[in-house]
Order: sequence, then structure tokens, then C-alpha cells
Amino acid sequence: MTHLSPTSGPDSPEEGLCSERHAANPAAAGPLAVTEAQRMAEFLNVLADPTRLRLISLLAAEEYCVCDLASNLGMTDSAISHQLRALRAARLVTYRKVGRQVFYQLHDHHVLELYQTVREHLNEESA
Amino acid sequence: MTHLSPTSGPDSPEEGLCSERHAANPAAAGPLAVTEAQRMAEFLNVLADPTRLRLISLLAAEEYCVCDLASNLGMTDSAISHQLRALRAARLVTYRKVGRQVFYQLHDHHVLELYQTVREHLNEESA
DNA sequence: CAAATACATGAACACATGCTCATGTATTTG
DNA sequence: CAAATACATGAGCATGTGTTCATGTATTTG
Repeated sequence: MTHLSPTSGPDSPEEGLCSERHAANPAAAGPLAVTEAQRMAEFLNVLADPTRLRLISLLAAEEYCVCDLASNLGMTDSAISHQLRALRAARLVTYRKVGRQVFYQLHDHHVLELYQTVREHLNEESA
Repeated sequence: MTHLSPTSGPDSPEEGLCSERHAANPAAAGPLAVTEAQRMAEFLNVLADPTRLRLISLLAAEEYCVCDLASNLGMTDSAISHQLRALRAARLVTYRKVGRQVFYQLHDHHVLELYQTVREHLNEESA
């Protein structure tokens, strides 16, 4: 600690006591508890991969089967299948089976919005 | 490929030709090129860490010096300093030196908005 | 039924990442 | 100036991650 600003307690942010904090920003919802930070990091980690981002960018336009995704990205079916597994686990995509093919699509507009938000933010701040 | 849908070329998405694609979503801007996907993934990777997310959640409210951030998260100054270095490199925070202390704050409202967007999206989809 | 196709999955390896520990650099204090 | 403080940083290590390779499972085709 600074030994100058005796603010609240040293730990456990989830224990509340937003007493004198005033939360300069109302929408901030206070400091993140460890567990929530972990869940948030896990989710972001799914997005934070070039291959998975490219998959999402393709699925943002239309439905694709695994082998088409693979050939579009110039990667093996296996590699793509592994990544789709991760996207499925994170509930970012859904799939439907047609014969021996499996067509993937984005789970909902939520995913698309988040993806686009990040992409736009990155294109703007090329300062 | 599917051998059924002869869509465009197999690779190099940046070569354009948004000919018959129509880009279902105007803001989607088509499939991600490899380089852009990498830059996007690098940026998201900075956010995708529990410690850095908690740092951001603290800085969302007010300015903090390193040792206060450390004691708030119950971690060593060194660990926090390393993470702040990553946040600095990603231009997510700025700092100002006062004596021997260094006060960090979020770089701009952009960062706060992105953080809050992700946090809200995660709280909603607790299906 | 046998072969081929489309996809899934486990193991393994190369590589990246976050922390600790030791050390270095300003800045302040005695 | 010497000691202490606040922070930065490099090395090292444990752990996690993405791909390849081999193999397994449905489904279709001959």
C-alpha cells in the first residue's frame, strides 16, 4: 500500500463495501472478483487466436462445413476440427449434421457483435 | 472443399473480390487476412488474463500506483509490474511518475468500453 | 459388405505465457 | 553519502496451447 491512501481493505473485492469508493464510473460495477476474472479470461482466450478469429470471420458471412473452412484457411481438417471443438465448448458456434458433413454457424448475433466491436476498435486506434 | 459449392478461390482472403459475396453484414468487412487475425489475436490475448482483467477493473474506477494495485490483488509488486508492462505495450494503460511512485490509468475510454462490453456480454449469456 | 468420405479425438511435441527470484535503477530520507 | 523505498527487468521454471500424426466413428457409394 501507499501508506498515504488508507482505502478500504487489502483484499477480497467481492466482499463488497463500496463505501467511500463512489465508483467514479457507474457502469464499471466495481473490481473483478478472482472467479469472474477467470471466467472472463477463459472466454476471451477462445477469441484470442488467429485461426479461431478467421473461422469466426468466415462464419460471420455464411454457414460452412468443416472441409470448406479448412480449405479456406489452408489448414488441415484435423486442426480446424480441434478449433471448432473449442468454439463449441465456448458456445460461440452451433452445428447441424447433413449426411456426413457438419455445417457450422455462429451461435447468435452476440458473437458477431462482439467480434465486430473488437475488430472496429482495432482498426480505429491505428494511431 | 465440398465439391458442390465452387465459391471464389481457396485462399488469400485479402485479395478482395467481394464480387458476389455482397458481405451479408456491411461492418463484417469479409474474412480476416492472416496478418490482421494475428494482430487481433495479440490484442485479445492481452485482455485474456485474469490478473490483467482485474487490473483493468481497478483502473476503471481510479488511478493507482503499482504497490496499491499489487496489494489490492494480493500479488507481488514484481508480478504486477510485469503485467503492467504488457498493458503498456498494448497501449491499454498510461502512466505518470510522481516521486518514486508510478500511477497508472486506462489509456482512454476505448479500453473501458471494450472491457465493459465483454463483461456485460458474459453476464447476460449465463444461460 | 468393402472402400471412400467427412469429421472427431487422443497423444505428443514445439512453443508461448505467467509467476518467482534475484538484481538493477531512480528517488527519497536520515 | 548510505539506507530505504518504489518500480522495472532478465532468467528460469511450471504450466498451458496449437498443430501434426495416427486412429476411430458415422455415413455414403460401388
